[in-house]
Amino acid sequence: MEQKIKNLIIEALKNLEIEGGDFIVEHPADLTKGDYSTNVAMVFSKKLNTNPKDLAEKIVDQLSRLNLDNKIEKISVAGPGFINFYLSREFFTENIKDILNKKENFGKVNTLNGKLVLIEHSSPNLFKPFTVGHMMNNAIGESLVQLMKFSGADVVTMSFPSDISLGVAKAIYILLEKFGKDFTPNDIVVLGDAYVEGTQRYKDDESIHSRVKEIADNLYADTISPELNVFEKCKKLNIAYFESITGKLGSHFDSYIYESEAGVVGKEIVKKNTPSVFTESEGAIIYIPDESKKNLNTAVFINSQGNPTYEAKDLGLLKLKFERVHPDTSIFITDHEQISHFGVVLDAAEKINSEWAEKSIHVSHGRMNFKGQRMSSRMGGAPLAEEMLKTVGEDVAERSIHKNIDGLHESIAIAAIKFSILRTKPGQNINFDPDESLSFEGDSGPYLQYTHARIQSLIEKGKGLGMVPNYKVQNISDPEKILYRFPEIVEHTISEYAPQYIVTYLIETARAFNSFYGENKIIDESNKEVSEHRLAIAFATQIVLKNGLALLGIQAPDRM
RNA sequence: GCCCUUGUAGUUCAAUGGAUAGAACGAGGCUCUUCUAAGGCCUUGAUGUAGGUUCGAUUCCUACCAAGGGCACCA
Repeated sequence: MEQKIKNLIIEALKNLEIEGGDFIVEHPADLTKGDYSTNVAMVFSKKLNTNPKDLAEKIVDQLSRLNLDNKIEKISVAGPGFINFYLSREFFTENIKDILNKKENFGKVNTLNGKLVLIEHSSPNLFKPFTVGHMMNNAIGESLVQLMKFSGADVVTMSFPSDISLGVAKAIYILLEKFGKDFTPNDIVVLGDAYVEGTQRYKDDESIHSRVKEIADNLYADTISPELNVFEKCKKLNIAYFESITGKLGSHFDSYIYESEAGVVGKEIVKKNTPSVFTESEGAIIYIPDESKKNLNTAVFINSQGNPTYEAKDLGLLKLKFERVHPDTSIFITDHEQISHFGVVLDAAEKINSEWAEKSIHVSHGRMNFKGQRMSSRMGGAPLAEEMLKTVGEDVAERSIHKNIDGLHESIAIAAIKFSILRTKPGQNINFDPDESLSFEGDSGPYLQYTHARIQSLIEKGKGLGMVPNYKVQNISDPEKILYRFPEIVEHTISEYAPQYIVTYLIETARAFNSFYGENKIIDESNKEVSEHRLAIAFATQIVLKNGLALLGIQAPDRM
């Protein structure tokens, strides 16, 4: 439609013998100002030295002589010289029918048909619990997974757990000391405690340093030993825990690459490309970016002890990703503290295999700052994801009038949390106060779910009265003016990797429907025709809400 | 010191260079003997400072102020 209007304008300009210059066609912010709007008259008025309003009138005059199709109802000039287009009954009729027809497929854009997209997200530290920080990463990652699928891409999901580190060696030391070599862990909390205790002990007691180092070496080298045995069991438990919690959040991972694997590969790459790409310096191997790249800094890839740093590990990860999956696009999600780190890694990667850098996309997110006192981690850091789900779930249960069937309460809690993460621009920090900012009212996940459930109730009531959604009456309602925009919102969201646009759009959609609901009786038993028409609008709204929520990784319950 | 982000109502967030800067929470007032009141309707209130580019700036540029983050062997 947008293109159609553009073409009409170009034709009108041609008739006025005006050429060149850019103008845009967009949706006006206000629904009363039409469905599409263009700034063409303002752009050209200076050049032609005329009043923008007069020029707009001339263009409208030309447009009205053209062969407009029946999708455009009227064209008018408003404000400082905007030309507003109002779409017709025919357009909206066709559109609602299209939505009802396509159902769960409405909004699919096919812009990435045939492409293979790899998405790495929610990467955990084994031995450390899954915190709300990970939930933030997960919410964005999972949303991108759904968006990419919706755009026609084949998606492979991956997580990159950090498995071996000095910290882990410290934890293993504690576990061996406390429980002996036959220790079999069955609770993730024990591991987290050992991690904390190990860190403290290592700080306080220098006499254990050599033993901890030995443990680390044995783990890295895969040497058969009590520590390797305990470690393997812990790793297995950690992955099970990780999959259980991310599963609750709606995520599935096709594969893992462990930090230890990536380290080995990364070290090889760096060595192979020294001195062509990397430089030896003070016993370490470093990368010095080009002078012109001011925002990049020198980084150590292999330290003076000969071990790969995170930089080398990420380089190894890149190689493994592209060798194993061969993606057309590789997306990875981290918090924004790692922006400059990846700037350097990708700059170096480009010189080794340009594909790695060109096809990689780094999506970053902010951090959650906690204000409230209600939840706090025993480790002094961020609260645990499970704790958050539990607390919020209790709040939901308290106010819910429905029983907790099929995980309803949990799905509402997840909606509230994910919504508050995804509503902001990516990269923004989120100030999170569970008591205040986690809302079930107003702009919130539950508000969207509630609107969906409310429509379900309408549809069921209609069914009982023998009414089915059937679109035919003449006035154009506000929800209709918004519903048809869903596919273009999806496209925009995908091109920017910013789920936030979906959030804003869904809120607008739900609000338009709820106002419509407040002003009109949807089901009027005395007037079947009007009822069925309104049911059609309700049903179309429900479809858009459901599809949109799915793109946010949020369930759309039928009842709440 | 250098580099990157970010400064919008009391608070939390919006706004592909456009029209009267939108919401939500909070506060106040209405609204269920009629479809789910986690709803709807009304009132209240904001672009850090100073310049510049532009027909038009929250958006782009410069400086300053403020907050957060990153800058060689942590991840």
